[in-house]
Amino acid sequence: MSTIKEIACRANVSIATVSNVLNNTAQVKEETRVRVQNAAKELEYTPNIIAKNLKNKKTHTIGVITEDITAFNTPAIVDGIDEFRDENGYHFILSNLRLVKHFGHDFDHRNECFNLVNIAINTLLSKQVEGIIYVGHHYRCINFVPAGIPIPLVFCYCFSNDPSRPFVYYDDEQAAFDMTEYLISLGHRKIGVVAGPLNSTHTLNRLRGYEKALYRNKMLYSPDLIQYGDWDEQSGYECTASLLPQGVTAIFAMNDLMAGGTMEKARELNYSVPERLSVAGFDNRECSSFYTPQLTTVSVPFYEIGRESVKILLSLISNPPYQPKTVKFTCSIVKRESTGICFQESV
Amino acid sequence: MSTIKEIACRANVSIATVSNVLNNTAQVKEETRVRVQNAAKELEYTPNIIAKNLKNKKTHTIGVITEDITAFNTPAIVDGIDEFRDENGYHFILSNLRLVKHFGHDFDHRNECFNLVNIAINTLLSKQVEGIIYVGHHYRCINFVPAGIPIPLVFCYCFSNDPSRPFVYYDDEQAAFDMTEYLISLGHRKIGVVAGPLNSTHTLNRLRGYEKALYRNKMLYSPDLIQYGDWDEQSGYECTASLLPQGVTAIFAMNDLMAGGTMEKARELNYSVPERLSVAGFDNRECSSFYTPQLTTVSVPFYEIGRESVKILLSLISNPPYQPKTVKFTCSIVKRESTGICFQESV
DNA sequence: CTGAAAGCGCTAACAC
DNA sequence: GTGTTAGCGCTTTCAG
Repeated sequence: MSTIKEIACRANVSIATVSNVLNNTAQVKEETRVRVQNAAKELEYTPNIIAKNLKNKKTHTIGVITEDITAFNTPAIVDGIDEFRDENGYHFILSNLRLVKHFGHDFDHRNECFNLVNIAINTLLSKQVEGIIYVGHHYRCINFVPAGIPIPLVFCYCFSNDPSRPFVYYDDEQAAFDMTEYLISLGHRKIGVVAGPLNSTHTLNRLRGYEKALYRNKMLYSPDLIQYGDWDEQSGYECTASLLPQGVTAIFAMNDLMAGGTMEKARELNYSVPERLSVAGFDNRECSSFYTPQLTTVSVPFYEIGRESVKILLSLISNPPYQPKTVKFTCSIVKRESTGICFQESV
Repeated sequence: MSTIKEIACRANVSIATVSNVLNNTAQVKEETRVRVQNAAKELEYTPNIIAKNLKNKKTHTIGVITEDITAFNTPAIVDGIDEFRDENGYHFILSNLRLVKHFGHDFDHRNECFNLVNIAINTLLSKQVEGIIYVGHHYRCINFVPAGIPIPLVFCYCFSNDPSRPFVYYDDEQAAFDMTEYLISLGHRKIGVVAGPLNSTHTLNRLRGYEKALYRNKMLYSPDLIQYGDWDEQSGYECTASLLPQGVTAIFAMNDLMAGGTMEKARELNYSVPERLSVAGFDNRECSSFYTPQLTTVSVPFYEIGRESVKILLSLISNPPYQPKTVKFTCSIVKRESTGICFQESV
């Protein structure tokens, strides 16, 4: 790796002139400019960003902490972050906590989390990042991020117990409301729900959306129609077993995996979908379009959530003080084959 | 952000002593050591890795170029890379080319690719990485990586037209051979193939494995039993339409998505799976375990491929000259419900 | 238009 | 044990 010093030597100029040529920071006589550029080319000069950053006391770099890069939502979020930071001339450093690998799926409320995050943040600070985005594995309150971080921090797909921290998320309640209203608009009057576990913020918010849609349409709410699974296909299958005998004509599963379980149970019991049973999922995971019939589901704008997070972060970086700013995205309903008009009287 | 200078000031020592205390690089009197440590704590000192790296002329950092972080294979590979580099005290910088976003799925052989990769590599070199891993979106020869990169470079899930570059991949041929033999062991004598496109290395290698398995078992090879799709579910569906009338009792689809199409067509034509038709896929994508019946498929060790890539890279970094080293992983067959014993005479 | 020199935060000889 | 100093590669006054 050659340096500007070597270029200066070869071109018979001072290092200041080399710097000026390379960065276009001052008028340089055409002839010397060419001489410097040639020397640089001949020496295959690559600038040393490290040195540049040290001198400038500025890295134009943000840190991105992901709880788990293999989570289904995270790559798309990172992609959105990546695009926007690129468009704005920023660099980024990824710090992947691998929380699931470390602690399994029940990784919250743990001291180890605090330690891991603490190390990640300190490393990022050491690398002189100018801001941090914390990307959650799922939407919930993060309470193990240390306070007093001296640079802006935006929570993405999660939020903080510190209300001054901005966060970007999507409207679970609205999405569930929309999906429920859609099912109602198809004529369904008895809509079962395969929910996630009750300790999940997703579950709570989606449930609320479901309830509001019923209320808005003057439909009675029966708690028996809510069955709680654990996000896995098998649990969708089991929940559906208790739902079908109750005479539901539609089932709203809170993720696509459980919706798969619902469809399997329906198939097993000869409830044809969507003729006799409409099924809707959530997340628009890749598999949802490969189910038979293709699954109606909720599409979450991961990519946009990522983009917006950097957007806020960069504005915070260039424009403190840190006013909290929260952005909520709206999901869209992806209508496919698994939902249809209700032809039966509900029992 | 405080510096060692400020600590030195507050603790009434020289910066050298501070450095020595902080890095444990020399004997320091207990009393001064404590004084320095307290000062550091009080000032919330965070070391500046940038400055450290500049001085040390060493970053302990590798660069990871991904063609597309949202590709289904990439997050797991990155996870493997991340774990191993962490275990060995290295840092990493991710450079995501977003090739699919930029150019669509037909992104090979393009000058733009060369430019993009060139920029990515130069940026990584600017950041003084000590080695680079190039993670492919799918397995093939990468011919747009510039030559003459002055640091080690390992190809991961792909290989280079430059034979001196080490690469890590998995044995497509063996996997297809194993799967075919498995189907044969179940009694199948007429095994259709839903292949990928012919210009794909994956297709060619898997086809070869299939052919070898037939040969080894003294079974005739009929080209009519190979139908070429494009990796999408729909194409699996269509290929299967031409396969079933030929009396196949098993179909080996070269990815899980097309296998989904196969199962759909089978369902449509009342070929029950696996009783009347065995179906196998490839990739062990998440969805494969949610199909009904659950799909027998090939599991690719992405995580291990990632780990091995860094392993090679780090050994190259600490131990030049750069002997090429190539590692091939073996896949495993995941036996699920979609394959079973053949009860019929093949037509 | 060009060059000399200071200094970013840190490490590592080398003195004392 | 502790301090002084040079210097990593670069930018940026400030003189000339």
